[in-house]
Amino acid sequence: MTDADIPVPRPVRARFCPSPTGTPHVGLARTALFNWAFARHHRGTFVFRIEDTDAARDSEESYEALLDAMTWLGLDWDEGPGVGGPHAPYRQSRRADIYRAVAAELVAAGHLYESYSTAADVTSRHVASGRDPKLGYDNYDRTPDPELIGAAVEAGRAPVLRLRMPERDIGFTDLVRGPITFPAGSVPDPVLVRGTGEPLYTLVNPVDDAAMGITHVLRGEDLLPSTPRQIALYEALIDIGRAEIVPEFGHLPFVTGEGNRKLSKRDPQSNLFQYRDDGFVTEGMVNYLALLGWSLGDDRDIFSPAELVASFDGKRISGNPARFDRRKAEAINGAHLRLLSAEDFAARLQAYLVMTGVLQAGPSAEQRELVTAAAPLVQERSALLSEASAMLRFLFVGDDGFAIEPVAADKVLTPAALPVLQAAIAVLPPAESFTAASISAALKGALVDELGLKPKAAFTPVRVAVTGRTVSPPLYESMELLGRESTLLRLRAALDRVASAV
RNA sequence: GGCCCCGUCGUCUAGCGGCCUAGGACGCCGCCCUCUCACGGCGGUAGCGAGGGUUCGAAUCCCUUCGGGGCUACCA
Repeated sequence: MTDADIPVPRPVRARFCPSPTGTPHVGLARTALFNWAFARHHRGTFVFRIEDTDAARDSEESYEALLDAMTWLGLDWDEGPGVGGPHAPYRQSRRADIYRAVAAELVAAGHLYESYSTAADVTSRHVASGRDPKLGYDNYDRTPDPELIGAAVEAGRAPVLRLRMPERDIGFTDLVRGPITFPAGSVPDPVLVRGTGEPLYTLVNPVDDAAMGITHVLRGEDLLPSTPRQIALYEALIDIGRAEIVPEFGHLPFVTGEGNRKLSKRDPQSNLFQYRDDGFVTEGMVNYLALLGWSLGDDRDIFSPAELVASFDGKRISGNPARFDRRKAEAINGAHLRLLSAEDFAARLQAYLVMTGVLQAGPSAEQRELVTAAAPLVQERSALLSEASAMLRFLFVGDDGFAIEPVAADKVLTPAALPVLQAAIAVLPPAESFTAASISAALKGALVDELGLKPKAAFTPVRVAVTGRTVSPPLYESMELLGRESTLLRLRAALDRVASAV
């Protein structure tokens, strides 16, 4: 056995290469996450590349959004925008020279050829031969047709460059689906360079993956049919010394919405940032995203990003399309909220309150203390930070901004609430002993013992009067945090309201 | 039309020939806990698309069929 016989595993180099069009969606985030987790699991390199070769659709705004999304999800990259790397630049719009050079070499080596046929030419040839006009390109220009060329030149039309596909079956072993073979002749020669000389995705994606030494490509299932032409290109690149290997491919199942349709970018459910706005935390989002086509294996589906990395070897990726289930996503997020330490939860809640404008940016020390004191009251009862925020809002709005939710008022602040509120006001403990314990004792004594009310009938009007909602954090603690003055004010306001309605 | 992928509870999945009278999670339904809502606990509901094989034995292997989805651009 010689040295050459000993397989030397190549260090993993995985990448995520979105194009900056529109708002990042959950399917995109899932792809980024899988590649990141795969690279991290194998202690490899995670490359982040921006595929902005379509000037008409790309925007700087969505480029920024991409970085924002990656940062929020905690997906750090070793090479790419902001951090640079040995294969910089990592934005394709700045790599035009490379593509031009590679294309020229490919032409010189005979792998690319000039194609003058227009789409209309192709269709008419299919029709003339009695073939299905929906068939793709017919590889007609592999042998130059002087007549066609002459006509094109006369019209001032420049040829596109096409890749000559090999005349054989092209197969590969998909990381998630196993062996896949495409019959010879089923993939027409693809266009790699526009008539204008601009390179297309079909060229730049493999060229950059090769240049950057990418070893594993995890991408959406929609790209599965384009794999044979990419493999053919890789082989051509290897031939001219521009690539060393053909990477391994793994095609991730679609993320679907209602019905079985692939989640479209237009679907509001697909907007990644919507989840951040709705109060998902990174851990919850990452956990749920990971479940879209992957599982831990044992009967457990709550895990941390670190646990994901520890287990994500790529072998457990499912080939089935996964429907995005908002309810389950929320349940998982709730589990992560409860897993947070009290301090951590308070910090995230505070950030969320600021982000949504409940608290002003740079809250006062007093407000921060209030958040810290109130956070434990809602940590276990929220699936989303937005729920926690809604329950705690009454503490931060001030008495001026405070308002009882109309539905709650209509349902609870009825004439029956009159004696309840009166009694509550009458027995409210003095300021110096305004604690949850004393409030509890006082209210129970006055409402349950004296008035003989059931706890639910006794406390609901008080709850609505003080917090503005039928759903709130524990009542006595809520009142204590609110303080006697505000509590009294709100109880009286509710009482007036009920009295005037009678 | 051509090529390709997929098919286990409503949803996401475990399962890779006997451990399966199919396990977990979300949802849903009860009960308990309880000042609301939650959390937590206990119990329940519900599935191998169909038909043929192979085998002592199939959710697991093979074939067929049906169903769902994707690709088929000088977009990515």
